[in-house]
Amino acid sequence: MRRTPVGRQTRARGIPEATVARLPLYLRALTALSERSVPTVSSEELAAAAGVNSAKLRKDFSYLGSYGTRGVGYDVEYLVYQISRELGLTQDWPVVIVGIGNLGHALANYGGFASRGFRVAALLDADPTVVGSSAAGLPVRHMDELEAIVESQHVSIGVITTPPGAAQQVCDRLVEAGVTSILNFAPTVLTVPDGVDVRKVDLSIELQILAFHEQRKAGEEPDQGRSAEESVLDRAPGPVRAAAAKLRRAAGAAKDAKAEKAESDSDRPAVMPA
Amino acid sequence: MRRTPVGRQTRARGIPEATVARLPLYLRALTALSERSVPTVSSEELAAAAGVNSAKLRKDFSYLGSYGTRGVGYDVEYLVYQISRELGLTQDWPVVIVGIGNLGHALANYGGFASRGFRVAALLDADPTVVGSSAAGLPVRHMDELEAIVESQHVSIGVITTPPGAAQQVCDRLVEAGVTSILNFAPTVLTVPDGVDVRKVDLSIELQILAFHEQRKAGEEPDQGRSAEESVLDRAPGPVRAAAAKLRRAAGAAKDAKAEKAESDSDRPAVMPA
DNA sequence: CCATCTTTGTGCACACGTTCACAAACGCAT
DNA sequence: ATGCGTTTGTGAACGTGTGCACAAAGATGG
Repeated sequence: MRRTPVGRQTRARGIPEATVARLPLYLRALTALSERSVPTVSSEELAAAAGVNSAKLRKDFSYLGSYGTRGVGYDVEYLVYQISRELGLTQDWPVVIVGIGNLGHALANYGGFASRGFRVAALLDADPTVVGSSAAGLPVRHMDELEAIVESQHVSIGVITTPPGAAQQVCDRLVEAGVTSILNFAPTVLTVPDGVDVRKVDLSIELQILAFHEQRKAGEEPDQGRSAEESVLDRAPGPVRAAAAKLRRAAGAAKDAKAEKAESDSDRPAVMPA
Repeated sequence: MRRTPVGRQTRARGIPEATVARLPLYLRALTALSERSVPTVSSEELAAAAGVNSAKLRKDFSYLGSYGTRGVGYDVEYLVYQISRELGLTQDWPVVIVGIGNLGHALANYGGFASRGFRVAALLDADPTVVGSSAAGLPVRHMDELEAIVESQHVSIGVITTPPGAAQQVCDRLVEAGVTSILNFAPTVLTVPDGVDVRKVDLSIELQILAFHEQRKAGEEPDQGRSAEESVLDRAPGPVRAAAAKLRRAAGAAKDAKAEKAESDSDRPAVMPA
């Protein structure tokens, strides 16, 4: 009696990615309820606690099976277990953290890991001045030990918190050693072989998205930004644009764009990213 | 000549959210090219550098306007500027970080902020033992100064790196003081009034998603997990389930689920989240 | 000026995700 | 047992995102 694809969905076991991404949210809300010894919860209540729509929550749960009771709601403890199992949190996941700078330190100390079945198997760094020290009660060990640790402790998840320059190299070593899931905090695009999962967390990207919306909110009135010339050019799909593009290139890229901008936008600070 | 909605899309200026989320990726790849003084780049090359599909990239750019030249590609410097402007990075964004623990420290030192127009206006904490210290060359100031700082420096973006218990309270104060965009690292669902944006970064959620896929990869052979009873019940939509649900509740929630599990799953470690 | 080669910009079809709205299922009281 | 109020589970409509594939636009060489 195998739990093989049932044909309902194309993908095996077919839980949508969007649903998987929300399961941890539900789990957190549920464990909070569990700690308060709440026996059952309705989709409406739980959805509110998790910050989502109740219909979405019910549909999400429907992919896992029918764990609710109509007219009553969901059994909190039972649901906690089902979601934990679905996410694979009923087993122990040893994790290595590579790159023990500020962020690596923070992650090593982060309580949310241990409480959800993730165990920090080792902290690794290449810098000899860091290797002796300890963080969160664990010694920082040298990169040379990576392969041995991954193998002996059966580590399948690696966290990269190195500077961007070292990330790909560290990634390669992790994969080579047998790690098949990587959480990347370095602002780099990692390339990995098939079968290896990479998720990235980029702190500055989130801020940039916020800035976009913030600008949208604030920038409805002032005519800041584009000069008259540009506001015409930007959207003009005609042959006019071709000439402009030619001009831009002909004038010698780098300096041109910035200089051109300094003229038209001199009314507000032009903080260009490095 | 205002840059008002052109009617093409429902939303004003209509840049899809998915596109906005990718713009920082493109920007990073482009700045790297810019530093190497590469004058132009094709959608294919840039897409590879950013780790996306080239058609998607071209469609993304098409929302910003027609900045490419057919047969040639995109002018790197010009595109850097256009994306920066679209994201609002051509202006200065003062940011406050609240909660200077490990993570707050890491963020204060994070280079990716300053290089993209984000300026740390202040570090704040409620703990008197932390308030005196300094991080990344900035003094840690007391929460009491929050309102004054936000107002005097025109801070519109706040970063919350407090323990979960304090997050909502801090959030309320930030919003009250005038902050309209919040980046939340605390594992809590924040409720804010309309007009305020919240984005959350949850370190443990990403790991849980990885664990899910990892389990999927590893768990194709062993019949671990569900007991025979459950593998029938989980998917059974019939009237059988009703009786089972009744049993679960009747037997007294909490202990039951775990005990039931301890029997059937005793073959592998059952690390339940707290 | 024409032919050819390259690369963009986008129409179109499809996949995925979200939301609505309601029938079926359940508990409970009578 | 029957009826009533509640809540789940899901079909169906809709919106958003993705990727193909190709015409149009420009560069380049003769």
